[in-house]
Order: sequence, then structure tokens, then C-alpha cells
Amino acid sequence: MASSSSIKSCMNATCGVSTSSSGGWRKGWALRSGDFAILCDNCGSAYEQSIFCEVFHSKDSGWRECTSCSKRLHCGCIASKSLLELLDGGGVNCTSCSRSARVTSVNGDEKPNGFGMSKVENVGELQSASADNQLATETKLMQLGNCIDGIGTRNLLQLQSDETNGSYRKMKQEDILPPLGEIACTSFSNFNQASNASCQAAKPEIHRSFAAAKDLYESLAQTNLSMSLGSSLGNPNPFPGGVVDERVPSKASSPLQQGPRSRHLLPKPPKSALSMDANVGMVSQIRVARPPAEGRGRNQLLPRYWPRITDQELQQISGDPNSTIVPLFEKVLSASDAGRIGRLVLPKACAEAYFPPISQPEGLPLRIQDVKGKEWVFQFRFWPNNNSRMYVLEGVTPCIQSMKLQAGDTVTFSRMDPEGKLVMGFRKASNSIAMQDTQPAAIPNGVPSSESYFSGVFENLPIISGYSGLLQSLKGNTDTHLSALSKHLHSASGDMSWHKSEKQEDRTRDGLLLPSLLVPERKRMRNIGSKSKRLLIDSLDALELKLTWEEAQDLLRPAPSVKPSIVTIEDHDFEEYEEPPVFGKRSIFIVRSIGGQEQWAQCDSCSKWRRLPVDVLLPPKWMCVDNVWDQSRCSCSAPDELAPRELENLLRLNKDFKKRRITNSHQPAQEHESSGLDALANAAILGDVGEQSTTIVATTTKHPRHRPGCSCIVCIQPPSGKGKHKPTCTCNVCMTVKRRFKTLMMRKKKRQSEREAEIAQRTQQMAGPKDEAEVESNSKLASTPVDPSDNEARSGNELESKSQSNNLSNKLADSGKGHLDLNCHPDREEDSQAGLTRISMTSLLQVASLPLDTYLKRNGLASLSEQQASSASNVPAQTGENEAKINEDCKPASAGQEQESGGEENEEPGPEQSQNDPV
DNA sequence: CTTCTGCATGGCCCG
DNA sequence: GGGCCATGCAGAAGG
Repeated sequence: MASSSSIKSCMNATCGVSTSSSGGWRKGWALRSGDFAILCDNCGSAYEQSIFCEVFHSKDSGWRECTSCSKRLHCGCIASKSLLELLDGGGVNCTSCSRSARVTSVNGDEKPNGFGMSKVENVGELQSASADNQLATETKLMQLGNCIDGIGTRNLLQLQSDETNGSYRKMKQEDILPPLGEIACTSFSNFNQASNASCQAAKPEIHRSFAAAKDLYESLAQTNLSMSLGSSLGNPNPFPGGVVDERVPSKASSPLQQGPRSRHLLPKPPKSALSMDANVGMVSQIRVARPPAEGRGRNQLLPRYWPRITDQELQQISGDPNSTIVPLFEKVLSASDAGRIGRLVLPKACAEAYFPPISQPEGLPLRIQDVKGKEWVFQFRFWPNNNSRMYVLEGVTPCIQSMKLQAGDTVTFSRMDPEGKLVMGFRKASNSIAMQDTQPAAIPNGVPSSESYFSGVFENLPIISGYSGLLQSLKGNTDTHLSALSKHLHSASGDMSWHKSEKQEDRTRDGLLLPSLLVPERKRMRNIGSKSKRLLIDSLDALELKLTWEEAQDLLRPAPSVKPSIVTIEDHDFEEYEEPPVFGKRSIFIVRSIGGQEQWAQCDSCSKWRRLPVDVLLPPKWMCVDNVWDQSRCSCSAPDELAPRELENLLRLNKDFKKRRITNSHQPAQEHESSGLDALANAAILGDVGEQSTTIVATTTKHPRHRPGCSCIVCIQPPSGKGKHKPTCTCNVCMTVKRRFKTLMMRKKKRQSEREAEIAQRTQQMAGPKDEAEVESNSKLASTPVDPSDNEARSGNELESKSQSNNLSNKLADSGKGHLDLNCHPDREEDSQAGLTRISMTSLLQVASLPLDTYLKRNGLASLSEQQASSASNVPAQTGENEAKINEDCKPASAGQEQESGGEENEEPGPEQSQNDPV
């Protein structure tokens, strides 16, 4: 757009129409307060004329007077978003208060403004140019800025139409946001906002844009439609009032022209009722919100249903140059529409306006042809709804699927003349993936999701303004634009896409991205439906940030500054924190068979793994430079300490473990139910045995977030049940419990032997260069290196086992405590139960593995012990024990469950009994 | 058990 | 405040 300081004639070289030539210029329209734009009727070039005098003083009855030229032009109502209409003979009329004021002078030279052209003059010219009698009544849309006084030309791009402009504040988003291909516009707007200088530099291009838009504009004019030139310059809503030029000469021949001018449409033209695609020059791509052309009730058709369809698309739909496509309406598919019900709810007004009248709820079959020429037959019917009707198209599922439409996509209905055939087109919301569930929520007014989504992105992320250039350079159809953009966005911000899947198995565990695309539509649709979908993200989305709950647990850690208080409830230790957990960095823990525990964490910068003390707490972001514990590797330039093979083994084990853990977590809840109770029973025995087998005194009880050396009240208290029953006690409870324990352990050994080979092999692999290393890699939160709850939950934590082997009594005490992870999702019963089971049973089994030898020996079952030892003969004896324990721990929940189920079958005295037993 | 059908409900938009 | 419409839901029908 030109920005000449003196617009005397159209600056388009091929046009040159004088601004004062009658009919050569369209009326101006307010861009924002104080800005005014005109458009050459001949070539479509747009020019902005900004007021010269920005300062007004209010004058009595509300009319304002330009302090510069003293012309009274504005009603004070402008402040309250009133509309001004231009009067035929000059002057304006406030449509709000009906006060009129005549422009007393249209002499632009009255006040030199430096631009050489008075806006008043311009207005006068504009008015004269449109001096037909309809002006006064048909230009109420004309919303002027504050002053039409001074004049200046300014690049439209500078005129970021901010929402504070009262003129169009009322406009709803549906009217504002362009449906497609206007992303660039939105981004432009931001771009413009960010850099006026750039905008200035872009003037020539902009001008070309407008020139390019000429055809479109003309075609629109031909349709004699209310329209506004919207975002052609990248400004999504640069014209608050929007020009509604219904005075355009009746040179049109479009069928749409038949429609009466619907004044009710005028006050609220879509902000971007007309928009231009990013690719300059592709006029046919300009997406126009075409007001209803004809039909019953067309005057009531909400702008959201105005078909925004490009001429090109019309041509595509038509396929026949001899046919005329009359866009009727469009609708953004809701979740229900796109769902498998196969019912497409039709806007009542549209249905009644453009579809055959139906009197019976059964309706009638409607043949609609799609853009491919395929003809579909839908049942057009209605339901009584309150005292109204609700129109639906039934049987649309095949068509929807054929078009691969999702919620958020748009279907357009057109009529092909002269046949009168209904044609159904569609427009994809390229980001329908991201928006599939939230379209109605994100765009309550029915703006296609893509626009809303992207506009949100663009508006909120200035950096994205760079996309404006990208978009501008894009060629081809707008969907392609969006797709490309969508891809770009997705690739650039993969984590932004929040998908949901109903089953945990659907989640990708190795990354944050979930393959929601693989989730059947049906499943996804089932997740749609809550009223809360109107929220951009529903609760399920929020819970599925690409993390399983277990994974989230891994990342959670107590706030570093808080100390827990331990509360024991029914023998379960709860660690209470006053602060919610925070996210920490994952790390892997290793326990060497020769002793020593290691924690490994990966640098966020160089991705090298660094060894850390086991008890350090890492922040969510951690890099080599933060490695204060190893000065030789406190820089990313320092080499890896782990050989690739070691690292590989480590990670593989870690991965395997996680897999097993997850699998275990999905064991039927039923199998978990008794675990806690059985654990108590087992604990009784273990406590007895342990008491005999060791005299080591150490911390006794571990609890969530337990750490080595923890001296909390839980850790220093004596083992639960200690001293209440002697090892030799032959009471019924003790005998039963012992019997049960024996059975459980034998089953355990049996299962273990089945996995022995595999586990041993794995252990050998882990040994590797550090062959003495007996590793159970464990994805574990660094901040909770020795957290028993986590350890137990992971059940393979060798660190825990090691600790237990060294502190038998400690384990015995542990056995009496079920550890509850307070971080477990309370609503996920399954997980919660699983977690609980893992915790309690695993801990018990871990403990059990050591006293088992003692127990078995005492009960003449040494062979089992030997078998166990031999099975892990590649590691030292003690390690072998631990290994056995580890192996067991590899499948903690299931092991425990099986044991319990078995134990309950015949020997179990009953959970209640065990639990209630004073043991 | 799933799908279909015919509403009913209620949030939200518009006048 | 009225009406629209997205969606829920119960009953029916079908596999």
C-alpha cells in the first residue's frame, strides 16, 4: 500500500485514478482511532490516511473538534464505540445518538498538515464518490476514527488494530479471525507490532498486495456483498468498521447478488471477512467470508457460518467453468459432528435457509456431492428441541471419513448452479491434531481451530512472527500452508502437542511424544465430550504430558528445602511434606558388587553421563559445570567416564527395568489387594527371623524419600513387631505365617529359576569392563537416591538390596512397614494400588531374600538356597544373593501377587488375621 | 456389548 | 432472556 503523503490519485501505476474522481475510490473506513483508510475502487489499492491532528477536545454535545482545523467531526459517542455514518452531503451522523454534524469544510488545505491532503477533503471526496442516496443508509458501517481531519498517509501495517479500538471491540472472534490462510496475517500483525520499521520497508510490497487483491475485491464487489477488506496486509483486523460497500455498481452478475442487502450483517462484518493468503498475488486464494447469498432466513445467518471460501476453491468445487458455485454456508466440525455417531448438526438458520423444507422429523434424503464428485446421500432431518428444531445430517460418517475430517475441520456447503446441486467441500484445520479435542473450546465462536490455535501462537510468541515471512513466501493452497506450518510448529515444539490416549500402553515411553495419531479416532472421540472440552486442555490432557505416572514419579522429588514429617498410619509410614514435590532430574543408580553406590546423571548440555554421589539431589536441569563432586569432569569437554558398552548396558537395563515396572504396574488390581495384608504377615515372620539372624543395628525403617543415614524417627525406631514373638514361637499365627512364607518363597524360586538364565546373562553384560559391577540400573530421581519408596517401587534397586544385605535388621524393620508413595495419583486406582503393592511386597521380598536362607536352612530347605547361589555363581556369594533378590525384584509386583495368591489358597490364615495379629 | 436413536440438558451466544 | 447447539444419556435395536 502506498504511503504517499499526498494521495491525489491512486499510486498504482496501472491505475492512477484520482482520489477526487467520482466513483474511483471506495469509502474510507476507520482503521483505529485516528486512522482512516481508503481503497481505490479501480484497482483495489489501499491507502491509509491517518489523521493529522490527534488531539481533540470534547465539545459540549459530544461532537469533537479538531484543534487543528476546528472541524467538528466526531461525536463523543465514538468513545463508546458508536458508529458514524457518512452523510451524503458531507458530514457524519452518529448512529448511536443520532446527532449529526456537518463537516463545515472539506478543504484539505485548511490546515496544513504536512501531508498535503486533508482527510476531510478525502472524506468529502469519498462521499462524493459515493454520493448516491443510499449512502446515508448503507454506510452505517462506516466507522471512522477519531478525527477525519488532518491527513497523513501511513502504512497500513503500522496500524495494528489493537483491540482497544472501540469500533470493533464488539466483534467476536469468529468475525475476526480468518479461517484459513490468514495466519500470515495474524503473524503479520505481530510482526508489525514488533517492527514498524520493517513495515515501512514493506510498503511497496504491501501495495502490490493490494493491487493483487484487486481482482478479488472486484469479484467481491460484483457479488454486491457486504464485505470488508480485512487482512490483506497482514493485519487481521485492520479495519474496525470494515468497508461495506453496498453501493458498488450493479455490474455484478453473481447469483449472490440476488440476495438483498442485509443490513443486519453490516454492523458486524467479520474482521477478516476478507483476507488474503500469504502468498502475494494469489488473489484467488483470498478467503472471503461470504455472507449468505440467498435462501430463507439468510438474514439471520451468523457470520460464523459465512462460507469462507476462495475463488480457487470455488473453481475446484465446480470443476466446470460453466457452473456457478454459490457458497451457502460452512460449519466447523465439532467433536460430535466428526464423531462416529454420524450426525452433523446443522445450524438451524442454514438448514432452513438452504436445505429443503422439512415438516416431518424423519426429514428427507439429501444428495450432496463432494469435491471429488462423489455423491453422498445424507438424511436431512430435525429433532424437536425445546420449542425449536435441531437440524442434523445423518449418515455423514462415511463422508467425513472419506474426507479425513476431524473436529475442527470445516465443511462447506455450496450450491452448484444452474443444476442446484448441493456441493460439500471441506477445509482442513491443519493442526486438527492438536485441536481435535478442543476446537469448540478454543474457538467458542466457531472459528476453525487452526486459526485460533495459530493466532494464539503468533500472538503470544513474538518470535513466531518470523513465520509471517515463511507464510508470505509460501505458495499454493492454503491448506498446504497450514500443513507446512503445522509441521514446522510440530517439529519445532513437539512437546507442545498434547495428545491423549486412554491406555497407558499407548504411550511412548522412550520419549515425551505420544503417538496419539495412532490412537483410534474412536478412542479419541470418546475422550471428547465433556463439557469441559471447552477448555483448551482438559484434565486428561493435563495428565498426559507424555509421561506415565510412573515416569512422573521418577521426576518428582521433595522440595529441597523442606523436611518431611513422618506419620505412621496403620503401620504405614507417610512422609509428609508441606511443600509439593518438585521436578528433579532423572538419574541412574548403580551398586557395585564390590561395594559402593553410584549415581549417574546425564548432562543436559553434552549428554555425557557423569558419576555423582548417591545422595546428591539434582535440579531438573543439570550440566557438567554443576558437577562439583568431580572436578575432573565438571566440564562438558571432559570425556565420558563410562565406556560406550557400559553405558549401553546401563541404559538397557534401565529400560528393561522400566518396562518391567510398567508391566507390573498393570497387574490386575485384584491381585494387589491382599498384598498389603500379606506383607504384614510376611513381615511378622521376617521380623522374627531377622531378629535371630542378625544383630546388626542400624536404621530400621525406611520410608518414602528415605536416604542413607537418615535418622528420622522412622529410621531409628526398632523393627515393627520386634520382640513380640520369638523366633521359636509356635503359636498358630507364627506357624501359619511361616508356612505361608515357605510356600511363597518356593514359588518365588520356581519362577525365578525360569528367568534365571536371562537375568544372569543380563548381569554379566552389566559386569562388562567393570565386571565386578552388579548393577541394577534404575531410573531414579536423583533427589531421592535412596528413597525406599522409589527403590521399592522399582524393586530392582540394588542399592536398596545392598543396603538391606548390610543391614538386615533394617530390612526386618522395613518389612513391617508398608511404604506409601504419596505422590501416587490418587485417582488412578490401578496405579495407586500397583504402586502400593510394589512397595509393600517388594520391600518384603527384598527383605525376605536374605532371611530366606536362614529360614530355609533352619527348615531343611538348604537346597533352594544353594540353587539360588549357584544360579548367580558368576558373582560373589553375597552378590549372588542380591542378584537373586534383584531378579525377583525385576518383577516385584507380579511375584508378590503370585505369592500371595498362592499363599491365600490354603495356607494363608487370612489377611485379617495376619494383619491383626500382634506380630 | 455395541451401536443407534431420539431426545434432554445446559452452556454459551446473540439480540 | 431466549434460542441455538454441542453433547450427554437412556432406551431400543442389533450383533
